[in-house]
Amino acid sequence: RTAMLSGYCQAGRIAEARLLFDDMPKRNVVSWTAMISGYSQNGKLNLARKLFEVMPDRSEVSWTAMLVGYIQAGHIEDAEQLFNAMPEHPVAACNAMMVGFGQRGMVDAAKAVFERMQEKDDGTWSAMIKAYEQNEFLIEALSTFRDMSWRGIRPNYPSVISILTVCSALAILNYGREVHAAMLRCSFDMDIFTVSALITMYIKCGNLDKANRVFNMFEPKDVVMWNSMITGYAQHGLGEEALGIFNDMTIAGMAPDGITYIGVLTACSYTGKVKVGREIFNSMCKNSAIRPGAEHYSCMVDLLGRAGHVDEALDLIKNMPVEADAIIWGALMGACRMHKNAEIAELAAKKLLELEPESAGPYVLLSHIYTSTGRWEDASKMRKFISSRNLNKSTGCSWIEYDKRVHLFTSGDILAHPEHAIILKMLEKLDGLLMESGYSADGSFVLHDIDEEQKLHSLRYHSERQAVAYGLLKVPEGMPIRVMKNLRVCGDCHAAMKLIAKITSREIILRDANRFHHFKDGFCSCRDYW
DNA sequence: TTAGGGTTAG
Repeated sequence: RTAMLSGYCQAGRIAEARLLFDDMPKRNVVSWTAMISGYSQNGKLNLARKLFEVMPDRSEVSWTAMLVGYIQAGHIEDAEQLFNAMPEHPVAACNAMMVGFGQRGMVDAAKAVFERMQEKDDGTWSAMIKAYEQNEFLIEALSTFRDMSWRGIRPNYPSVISILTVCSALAILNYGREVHAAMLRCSFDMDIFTVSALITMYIKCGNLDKANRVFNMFEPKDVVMWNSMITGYAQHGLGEEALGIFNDMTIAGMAPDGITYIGVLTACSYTGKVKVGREIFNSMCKNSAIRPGAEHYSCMVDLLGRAGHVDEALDLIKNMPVEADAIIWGALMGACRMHKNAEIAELAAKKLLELEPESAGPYVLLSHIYTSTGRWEDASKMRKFISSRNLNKSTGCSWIEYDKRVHLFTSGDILAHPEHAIILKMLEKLDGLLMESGYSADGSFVLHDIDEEQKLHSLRYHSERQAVAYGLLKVPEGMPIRVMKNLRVCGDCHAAMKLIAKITSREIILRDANRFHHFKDGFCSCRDYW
């Protein structure tokens, strides 16, 4: 009888479950708990709570079922209260509480529960790792994963996925490879969820070949896996390849979803395929089950604007059936920056200010626009405003993985690295070589560079250049130098990278905030279109 | 009868 009751609950047939419950001649803790769990899993928290209050005895499981209901509904305060009132704290309840704290960004609270637990299971560890990962405590996530392995606890699915996500974010390819090896040992390479995370890890670490190999080997693929590969090629600026996968996907009979279209349109945008992009967008509007949303319009604004059709992009915004959000205005602003369209840039920046008053980008752009159009007073007002308010202006940093360690560089502070002496020497040597080949740093990127990494020293100390210099010193000949940057690469550094790759005959793979640049032989895979 | 999973545009 209780089994049937929970069967109804799991199928969401709560009313029938309740009838059965009321009809039961004998009810025990288990059946009461099943009913509570049914209500709380289906969002009927008040009913669950009523039963919980009147039930004759409560087991640990009843408490936990009630707790999980609150957490899943996002009522973290109620959950916390209940948790504190519990006579005992079973592992399942602690784990659930940690997940709840993690989802609400309360990492310290999750950690406090974690540390107080006498008994931990694999779920405890993965809940802690996930809380760190989702709140961008990436180093803590890694060390917790290490700690877990040292204690001989085998990784489980959620922890493997979390840790792959961390590897993707930090672009630590070698660590990611080790996780891949561990996956093979645990047969997690058969699981579609972890394999998708694995593909994304290889893509975000800049190793497309490996991503492609894993992708090709896995059958049957689901839509997410196809999407991972399409967006991966898009990020690397490989438009043809992305469209090829999209085509294969259609042949395989897999229906695209909204994210597929984001990936394909981005691929077109990054590679200047305006015609194909338009066709795909039109066919999506006409005969697809997926209606284009704000995210697709933003891809189109980006596609048109990037290609120089800034007016058309603005028209599209004016005529589209959805409300323009910050992302759309941001895409338009980016296009104006690229094509130096001060007039529309001002409009876009002002719209953006209304929607996101806390971000520094639009203010910085506006000040550049005012400067370049001779509106000195407006420009200085804007600059004062930027410095007077504590706006979200992240400092630029770049990093490189070497010898199982992440080496971090920031623009102003090269002395922070223990090996700064040889790095500085290398930077100076590069300067000499760049000069010889006719390179000169110019200031024509003012309108171009919105992220404005603080230029405390001269341009050559930008963080990405420090990281590349370090890579040149350490990464063995013949291996590509993989550098990551948290912001968009600056135009000046982009030009320098092309030359550095040529002069030193090295391949440099740079991941910036948006996409990848593969520098080789004096050229970049983005063909300066980024 | 209790928790825990992947992809996304600027």
